[in-house]
Amino acid sequence: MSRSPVLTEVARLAGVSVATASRVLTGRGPASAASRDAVLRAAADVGYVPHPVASRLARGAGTRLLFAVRDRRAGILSDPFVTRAAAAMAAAVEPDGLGVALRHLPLAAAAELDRIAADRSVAAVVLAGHDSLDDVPARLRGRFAAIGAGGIDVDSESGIGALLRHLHTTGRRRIALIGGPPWLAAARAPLRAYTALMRDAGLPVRVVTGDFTAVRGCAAARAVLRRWPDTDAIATVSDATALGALRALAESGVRVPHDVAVTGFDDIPFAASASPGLSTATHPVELIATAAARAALGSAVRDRLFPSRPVLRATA
Amino acid sequence: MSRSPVLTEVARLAGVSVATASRVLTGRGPASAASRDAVLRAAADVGYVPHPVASRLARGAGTRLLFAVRDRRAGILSDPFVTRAAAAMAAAVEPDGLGVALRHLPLAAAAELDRIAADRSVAAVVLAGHDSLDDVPARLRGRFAAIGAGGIDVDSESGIGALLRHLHTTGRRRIALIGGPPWLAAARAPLRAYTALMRDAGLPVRVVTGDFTAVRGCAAARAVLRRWPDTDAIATVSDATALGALRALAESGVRVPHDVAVTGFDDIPFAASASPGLSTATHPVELIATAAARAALGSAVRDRLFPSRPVLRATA
DNA sequence: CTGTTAGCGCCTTCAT
DNA sequence: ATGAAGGCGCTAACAG
Repeated sequence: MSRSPVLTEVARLAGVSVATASRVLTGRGPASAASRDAVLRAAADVGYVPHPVASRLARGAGTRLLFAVRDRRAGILSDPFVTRAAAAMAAAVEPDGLGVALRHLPLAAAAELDRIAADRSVAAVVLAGHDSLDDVPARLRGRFAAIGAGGIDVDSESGIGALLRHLHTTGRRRIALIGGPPWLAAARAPLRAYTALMRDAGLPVRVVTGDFTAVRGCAAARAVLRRWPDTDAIATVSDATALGALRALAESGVRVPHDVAVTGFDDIPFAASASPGLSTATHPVELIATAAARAALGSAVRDRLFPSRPVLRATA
Repeated sequence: MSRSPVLTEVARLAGVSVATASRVLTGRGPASAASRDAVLRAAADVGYVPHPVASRLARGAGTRLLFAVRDRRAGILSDPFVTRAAAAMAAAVEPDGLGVALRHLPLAAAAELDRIAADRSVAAVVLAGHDSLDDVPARLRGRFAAIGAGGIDVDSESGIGALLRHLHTTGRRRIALIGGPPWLAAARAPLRAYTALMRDAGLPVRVVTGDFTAVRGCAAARAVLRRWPDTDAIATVSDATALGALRALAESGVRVPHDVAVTGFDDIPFAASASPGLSTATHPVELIATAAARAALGSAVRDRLFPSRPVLRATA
């Protein structure tokens, strides 16, 4: 039960100085093939495991990745997307000896960001919900990444696009959309994609507005059936909406997907276990979070836009 | 843009030694009122912020809380409860300058735990999914906590109990239960609670088995209506099951909650936005995770069992 | 109660 | 390419 070995022991065993051992083990700095070999062997022999805390202290680097989520409500930290992202980052940084800290930032809190930047224990910061990156302190330069508009983001248009095309290729020709509240920026992209696609395909545009809840989805679907009884597909911009629509269709005796196909958006956990299984689009939140974590920590990240993929189950 | 002040500066400004300054600022060790005062003032003046990394290195303590989840599948790290817990811990340790790392542990991986215990960057460990704590290394003594059976856990019986009592006090007398697979340990507690309560109240016991999915819930609800047409309430052990049951009831023209009340279990996000809103029981995952984090990090934790609370929406 | 003195384990100039 | 030496910022004996 002896103390785990430290660099000094490895160096002594390898017959080199700690400096050389450090250079070899960290990879930064020159080293002859001979000493590299000796050090590596010695390290393996004694089962050397570097001490990230000491290393980072010496380098003046922090030991945690701060995930700062800007939102009106502090409850945002329980949001499924936030928790998924936070967990993914916590798993991603684990091998590096780092950890993730989660924090809520009120809408107007530029000062908070300053204080965060001054916290020497913070290795890097991942920002979410910051639609403007103007107030990011200069001290954070090179050690932060943003998730969302302007940063690493999900290409949601690819998701609804694929879903819509799927409906079209499976023969649907009268496709209605239950959109989001028109004043919401996030709701406009899907709407744009829908109208563009319908126009290109020479199909009628049938839009009613929803609000991301099942209750509204239910009412909206009823409205669709009333105004356009020949509708053969209903696309939505949220799984809850779609699930609500399914309920309305069931109540009206409309068979899904036989008479009307339905698609959701987001792939919430319940979408898979729902009955019938909801066809929807899934967002690679884990990939995005991991990419953001890596980017913030300084790795070069090639993809900044991650496609949302359709996942076809029973309703379309 | 000068470097943030360090302890030495505070000490010099306060006219004391760094040791005294340290003692005052950390609270451990004696200090005269005079020097305490001087140090505090100096610290405030220069805007001193302690450097957790240096502090922990000097103390030989790690800088991250490791959340190790034992399960057959690595995908468990995306499980909603795991992500919620991880995020809650990440928020809980944030003020202490720590971070959370997340890691999956295969079923038989005692060696992994050993390696974790040897990782000097790990301040403490929170274990989940470990039904036996026998193979927890001695080196982890005093710096780990377990979530789940035997550790900090949710008192789920209180949740179904409260739900069942609610059904009873609102006049339901023929209450059926859609349970879980009988061979699952987790499914037995709710079943026990149900049968005990029914017996005590002199009500009939009506149990069919489900499997936590909506599809099964749907079929099970149909079975209930067939076998016991006068049933006036259906309790379940998962929201998905309840949601499936709702669908079956809707298809059969049964009004909810007028004719039959329905309760779920878990309070998944969709339960709130479902239509009608699902009455269910919510588990204080965030509280549990926070308590586990604190316990692992050495704080005395008074509660080890957290009650699951009923949340009444439209279906009961 | 307080200051002095060693570290914690590693990295990084600076000479050589 | 390599070694010696001096930190990184703080804590913990140990004397006083």
